[in-house]
Formats: sequence, structure tokens, C-alpha cells
Amino acid sequence: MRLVGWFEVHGRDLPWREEPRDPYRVLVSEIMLQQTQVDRVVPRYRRFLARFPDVIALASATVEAVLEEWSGLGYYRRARNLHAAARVIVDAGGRLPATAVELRRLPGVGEYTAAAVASLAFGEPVPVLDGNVLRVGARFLALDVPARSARGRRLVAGWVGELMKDAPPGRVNEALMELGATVCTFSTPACSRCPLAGECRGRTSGNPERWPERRRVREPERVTWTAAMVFDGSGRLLLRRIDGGPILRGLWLPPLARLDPGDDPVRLAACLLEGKVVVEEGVRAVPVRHAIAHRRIEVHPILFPSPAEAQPPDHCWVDPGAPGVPTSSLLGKLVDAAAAVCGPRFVAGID
DNA sequence: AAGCCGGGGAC
DNA sequence: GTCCCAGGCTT
Repeated sequence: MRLVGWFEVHGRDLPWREEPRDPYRVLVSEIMLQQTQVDRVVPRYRRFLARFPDVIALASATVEAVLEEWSGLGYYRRARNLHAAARVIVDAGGRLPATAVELRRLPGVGEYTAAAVASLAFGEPVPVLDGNVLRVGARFLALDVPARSARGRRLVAGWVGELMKDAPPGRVNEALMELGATVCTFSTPACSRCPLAGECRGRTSGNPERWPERRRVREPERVTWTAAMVFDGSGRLLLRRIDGGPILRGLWLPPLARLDPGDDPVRLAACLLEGKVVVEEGVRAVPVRHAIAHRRIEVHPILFPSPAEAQPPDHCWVDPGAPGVPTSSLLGKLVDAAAAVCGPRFVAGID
């Protein structure tokens, strides 16, 4: 089959493609790859497996440790669900379910991930309908309905099912995803390198970029925060755990507060520390930008030198370069901004 | 069906 | 700047 033949030659050499396929590793890679691009996953996948080499190791760990390992990857519910799934698997004997229907019952495993693990690790003939496959299918079939609609999904699934009559299901799924990621890309598809170009109705139509349908954009919500960055005499930074709210829950960041128009960020940041730690006058650093879902957040870091060794409840002192607690990539941006003001040696606590 | 959750890279 | 990505869950 031309598609799978192409994949055998041009498929990238990715760590989760090593044979034989370990179902646990396939599951970890698929969860990590949800809405996250391959290049960003590869190093984190290696590190995750070094720390949690099998499902028993993962189930034995605390959710806090798993979240810490997930720090910076985003969509932190994935980490909580993966950890919960590992416990379910171990409670059931330690083997992953081998069918898509059973896999689907694990927390954090939806239709896509269930199909991916079932086909890649167990050879079940179920199509995976991720963003890549839906785009490739929409172009190949020249769909006149949105690929993500119920009807579009059915049509693409039917096409993939046909392909599976001529090649192993896992190979077909993987090859289609690889094709979407490297050839039939969102913008400017490289039809000259495509093994399916001969039969592709999207290409024959003369305008393969007509697909996929553009998703409508939503106006981002602009938000401003202030961050109280307290450094003690040895360069350690004060963090506070985010306990409620919809975003970054359970992660550790400098105390944050929403800044309304007219508020003074230095004063508001100082208020966050009232009764917690003793600080000197706050100093502004250059604001950093951070995006979470549809929010565009501008964060004003305020730096406070502090002699205090006290550790208020729900707070902790960390080495800003190696926090050792679950956190967001926002912390790195804030620490960089602070270093630009104070000098890296002060912030790093070295020297 | 639609809205929401992180983050970074491509353009 | 905008858009998307090996999605899942909740409403």
C-alpha cells in the first residue's frame, strides 16, 4: 500500500515508535500529544518515562509528583487524569485494556486516544480522527461539510476503514497522522511529496488549501495581574499554591492578584503579602505576557527583597531555577523578568 | 454543539 | 499579531 510504504520510508523516528510497542508508553505519548506538538513532547516524554517507567511506578507516585513532572506542558488536567488512569489500571491487575471500548472508560481517554492506543498497541481496526486525519480526509474526499461535524467524521472514518483493509490498522492511523503533520499541513500542503496525491480530490480540485474549514475565532479576554515576587537573602522565591478557580489549579506561582484599571500594581502586590511576610519597598520589573485559553494576561512583576524566613500557610520558598513543585511556564517568564532587574546572580541565589 | 483548559511554534 | 496542534470534559 502506497501510504504505508511512504510512512516506512519517510516517517520520523520518534521515541514512542520503538518496537515492540509498550501499551503504557503508547498511552503516555498519546495523552501528552493531545493538543501539543511532537517537537515539544519528545523531551518531556523521555523525562516522564525515566521518572515513571511503568504503570506501577506512575500509580505509586503522588499526583503532586506527576503534576510537577508535567509542569510547563499545559492542560494540567491531563496529568491528573493520567495518574488516575494508572491507578485504575493497576487496581484492575496492571494490564491496559486492549480494546477501544474499554480504554474509553479510563479518565482522560476520549474517542481519539482510545482508538490510538487500541490500534497502535493492540492492532484493533479503529480509525483515529485527530486534527491531522480529519484535515487529510477532508482534502482527500473534498468534503462539502465541515470535517469536525458528525457527518464529516463519519465520512472520514469510512475512508480510513477502507484503507485498513489493505494494511495493518496501526500503520494506517500512524501514517495518516504523519502525513498530516509533515506533508498535508494546515497551510501550504506539499502535494508534490504526497503518496496519495494521485487520488486526492482536494488536489484535483486545484485548491487543496480550501480545506479545512476555518474555525471562527473568539475575541480574547484581556486581563492584567500583578505578581508579588518575594526573594529572601539567599535568592529563594516565595510561591503560593493556587487552590481554587478554573485555571492553573494546584500549581505554585508567586502570589497573584487581578489588577483593575487605576490600581497601583506595587501597592496591590504589597497587599498580597500583608500579614504573610515582612518585605521592603517593591520594585517593578518589565511586564510579561501569558496566554491561557482565550485569555491574554499581562502580568506586572513586583520584586520585594525580604529578610523573612517565615513560611505562611499554603506558601513555600523555592529555588527559582528548580522549583521542585508543580508550576506553570509563567513562573519562568516572571523569573526571567526579575533577573533582568536584579541580575541573574541575585535571583539564582548563586554567589 | 459549544465553551473551556496551557503553551509554544509557524506564519 | 493570528492560528493551530496525535483532545477531553462539562454544560
